[in-house]
Amino acid sequence: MSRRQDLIDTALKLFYTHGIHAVGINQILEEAGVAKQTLYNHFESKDSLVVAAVERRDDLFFEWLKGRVDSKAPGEEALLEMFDAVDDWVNGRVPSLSEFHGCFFINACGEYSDPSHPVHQRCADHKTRVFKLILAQVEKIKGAGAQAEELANALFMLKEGVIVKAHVEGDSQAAVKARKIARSML
Amino acid sequence: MSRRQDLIDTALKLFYTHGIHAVGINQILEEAGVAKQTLYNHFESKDSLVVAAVERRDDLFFEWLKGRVDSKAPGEEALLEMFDAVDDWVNGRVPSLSEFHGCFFINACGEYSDPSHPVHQRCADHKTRVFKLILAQVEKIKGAGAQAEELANALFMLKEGVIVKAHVEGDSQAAVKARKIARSML
DNA sequence: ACGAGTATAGACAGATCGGTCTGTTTAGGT
DNA sequence: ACCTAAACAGACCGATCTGTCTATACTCGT
Repeated sequence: MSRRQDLIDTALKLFYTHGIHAVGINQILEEAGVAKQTLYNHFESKDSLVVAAVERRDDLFFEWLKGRVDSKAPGEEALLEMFDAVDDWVNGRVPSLSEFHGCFFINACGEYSDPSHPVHQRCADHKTRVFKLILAQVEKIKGAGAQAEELANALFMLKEGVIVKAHVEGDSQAAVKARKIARSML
Repeated sequence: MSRRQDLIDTALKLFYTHGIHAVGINQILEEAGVAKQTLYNHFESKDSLVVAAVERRDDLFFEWLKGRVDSKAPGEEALLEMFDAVDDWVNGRVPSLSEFHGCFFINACGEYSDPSHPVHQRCADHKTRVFKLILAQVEKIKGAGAQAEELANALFMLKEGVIVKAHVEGDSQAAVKARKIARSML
């Protein structure tokens, strides 16, 4: 069980850092210190290792974000904490998420554009989970309804924009700017 | 000159559809109907073809977006037109940009995460150009200043969020939702 | 202490990768 | 009609890719 986890963690780190197609199986094996046959005892193909890595990232990231959001009073404080959390992440203050290289799920969808592909589907599910996390907090303020939905969408897209701007443009202040905007929307 | 352009256009289409590392030189040559040596007469390596493809996409996309924005009255109308344009794009109504597969520059940065890499740098430049396009329109309303900058950032990140949400989650309404939010901010 | 299950190293296969080289054919300008 | 430049097809190179196979060693419950 530990070998399997080593493989997933190593693969995730390499995929996130260099992209998925750019990383070969042999590189993962060497870095993880695991024999090739062991990999194929646990996974039937590279593709299924990729899927496992995406699922691992989903867990890691979502639980981290939820932890941060839940650490504050529900509603406005929790939502602003999300932008503080992202600020920490993009500026390399969250070691458990690895050095920042953008959103792994966005990156993965760039390599698996077909929406019916298992990798893409997992990424979609992840984003939907995060959206619902935001929506739940918005509803603490606005109650359920179309207005809450709209605001949650705004905050979600703003957050995605932060990640993109931070990664592509290298803007370390993106999250701070977005937090200010978010506050004026709440 | 036409062969060179054929190669760039074919490479761009394939890179955008499948990702960059997933597409081999031979696939590009076959699709473009060009001999291998011809490619290496025009480009010194695959990498320089990749750079040329990114630059081509920058031209294509920016000129298209600018054309749409400039087609409306400067200021609010122009900014809302941007979201209409993105709505057309993500829903496949802009053939000149190829079938929608997210933002090529975001995708490329997922594969070239190192900010000093020529590919990443071109992507950063592209995003900065788009930001300035937005900023110029915002300044028609607010005048130059910190407030305009903040609003431009909000609209830029919102737009990035639309693209991500549309691609990863397959949300065809993302741009419509964002337009509504943008209108309430203007 | 022994047998089963799992890990190891590493050779191997077949395909594909980026890139080079050769020799032939085509196209255009004078 | 001829010369030059460019594009052609495709063999070839060494490296790397995913995945298989073999044969050996370790680990652990009974």
